[in-house]
Amino acid sequence: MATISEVAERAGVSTATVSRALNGKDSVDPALAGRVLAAADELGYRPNGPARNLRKQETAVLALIISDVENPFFTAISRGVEDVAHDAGYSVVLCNSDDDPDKEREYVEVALQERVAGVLLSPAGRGDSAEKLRAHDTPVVAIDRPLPRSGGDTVLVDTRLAAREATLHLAEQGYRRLGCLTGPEGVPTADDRLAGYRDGLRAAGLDSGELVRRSDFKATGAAEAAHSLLAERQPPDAILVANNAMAVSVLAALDELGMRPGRDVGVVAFDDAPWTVLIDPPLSVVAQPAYDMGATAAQLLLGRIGGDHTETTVTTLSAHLVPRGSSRSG
Amino acid sequence: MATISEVAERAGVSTATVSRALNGKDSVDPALAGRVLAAADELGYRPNGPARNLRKQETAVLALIISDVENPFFTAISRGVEDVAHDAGYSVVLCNSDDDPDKEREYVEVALQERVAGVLLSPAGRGDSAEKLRAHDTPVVAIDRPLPRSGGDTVLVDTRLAAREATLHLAEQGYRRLGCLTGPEGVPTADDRLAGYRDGLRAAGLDSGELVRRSDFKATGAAEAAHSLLAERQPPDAILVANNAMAVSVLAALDELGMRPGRDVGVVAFDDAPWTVLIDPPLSVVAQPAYDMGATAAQLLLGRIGGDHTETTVTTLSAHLVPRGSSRSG
DNA sequence: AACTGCTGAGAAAACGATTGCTCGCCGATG
DNA sequence: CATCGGCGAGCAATCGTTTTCTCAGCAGTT
Repeated sequence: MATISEVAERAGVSTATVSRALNGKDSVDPALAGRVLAAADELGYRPNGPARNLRKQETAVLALIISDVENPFFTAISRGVEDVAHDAGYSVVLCNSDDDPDKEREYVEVALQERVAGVLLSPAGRGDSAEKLRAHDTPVVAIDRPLPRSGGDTVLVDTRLAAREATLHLAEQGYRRLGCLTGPEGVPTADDRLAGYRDGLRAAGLDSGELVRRSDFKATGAAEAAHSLLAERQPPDAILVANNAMAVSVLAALDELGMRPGRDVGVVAFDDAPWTVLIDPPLSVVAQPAYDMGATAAQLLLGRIGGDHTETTVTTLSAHLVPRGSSRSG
Repeated sequence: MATISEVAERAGVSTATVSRALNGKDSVDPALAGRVLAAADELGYRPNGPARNLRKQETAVLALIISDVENPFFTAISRGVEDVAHDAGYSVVLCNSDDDPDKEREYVEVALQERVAGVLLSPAGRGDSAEKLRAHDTPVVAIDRPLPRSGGDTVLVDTRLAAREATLHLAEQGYRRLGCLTGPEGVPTADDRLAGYRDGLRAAGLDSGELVRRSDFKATGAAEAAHSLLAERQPPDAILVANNAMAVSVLAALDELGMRPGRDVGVVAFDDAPWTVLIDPPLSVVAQPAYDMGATAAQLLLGRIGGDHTETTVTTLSAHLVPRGSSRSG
């Protein structure tokens, strides 16, 4: 692969001039610039990224640390991130933390080491990843979940409010024993949705005892939790499910037990998906603006990278309830 | 951020010794090595990635160029890639080409410029991206789709055979007018599935005329195509759908027309998903080993990066038909 | 004609690591 | 006692850019 000196030699100028010409910097004699461009073209010259990064002390790379790309919610986020990053000439490295604080830490180390321009982080636990990043002057934007300590830029969904709303909706539809299936303790979204569920119960004047189960945010763990919930002596007549993957397990469990969503057990789940309207009855959901979250967070991060030193912000996008058949007892 | 010279100074040794000690190279006096490690630790030293990359003339980064992470099939692939890359100490940059050859080309340029160690490519069209990469000695592994020209390493699914099998299955179930909804012309998987469909028709001794529609591989475009297909003067009594996103549109279209999958129109779709068993009747699918494809391809690529110069290989994983209710007329 | 500004290009110094080469020092051998 | 061999550490070159500094040359002013 051709280097800048080869281009310089071929164009009969110095490397400095080549660099300037290629970067459209300063004023370079148009004739020379033309020669340079031509020479670069003929040699198929591509500047060496690492060299440039070393010299400029910056890279055009963002790290995106999420729990799992296979979760459609994070998939949409990552698409949003990638789109705006790409438009700005940045690349995105994808990191699956699996909600494991150790893996998260490890990825943060890599990000630091590679001197990425910024990090989009969906924090797994109460770790201090974000602080370590900021300690090294790497801009961070938290996404979907707030940072444990300290306030960095954050893009959230008012998930607690949405959970409350969904719970109230179930109550309004006549369900009385409302259960909740949420994610692991310590994961903010899981806890917030649970809190919102409790808000809703209180607002509706209901008290279900503790019809609550936790599992990982995945389908496998949720299956067991769903069965356990439905096997209560006094089982719930409606369930708020904290994400899409778990909803699949809940619906499967109901099916196995010969129970029909809506009629027998009301169901509202977080995260919309194309298939939710295909099932009978269609699944009521809390739709989250995942793509926009990714895009917004990326924009924010690029702003910080660009030297924006204004106060850190917390952007809260709103989720909205999409009531469908699975939460209508009629 | 501390540099190697600061560590060297603090430990009272040369940078060379620090480098060797930190990389566990050669023989360094254990006492010195201890001092170095301690110094590095106290300073929170992380080697500067770009500098190291420049010097070593290599990076620990793979580029993954796929059409769209929001497609669950590619999501699973990317997860497979990321897992094995991570285990090997590599990072993955994610690139969505949207099946646009220009965008693909652009990403290839970036990959070249950043001197990534290798590229996993799901080629969009009949472009020459792979050749350009190989011309610059960047290892490439094609994934899901063969390379237009030239044979580089490739990881495929025997999609044509699977389509044939699915078609025969529909025929066996008693359907007679088999239609096919596939992807854009020129996308190998789309063409292969169509070819497999035709193979199946021939093998079954059926001739449906041309009950074929093409659309992009997305839900929106597929909706129109599905309606058009079902509005034929003599509409199909079964449809082979070439991917998951399009299947959603087909099922939605059937629902709108008051037709029941299986009973009125048999349906088999490519790509399994958690929700396919939740609908009534459950959706028959051709399940593809997407995660394994990603993992396999990444392993292959890492092998090439490691200097494996043996003949290029074509790995064909097999998809398997999962017959469910949507293809039983009974 | 001498001096001042100004423009534009080249020389060379970074950036921060890795690594080939050199060299000092040690004990061992002839 | 002189030399040799080997070990371990440092010096300095190197990777390919960008960018500061310097300087040559030219035009304009007095």
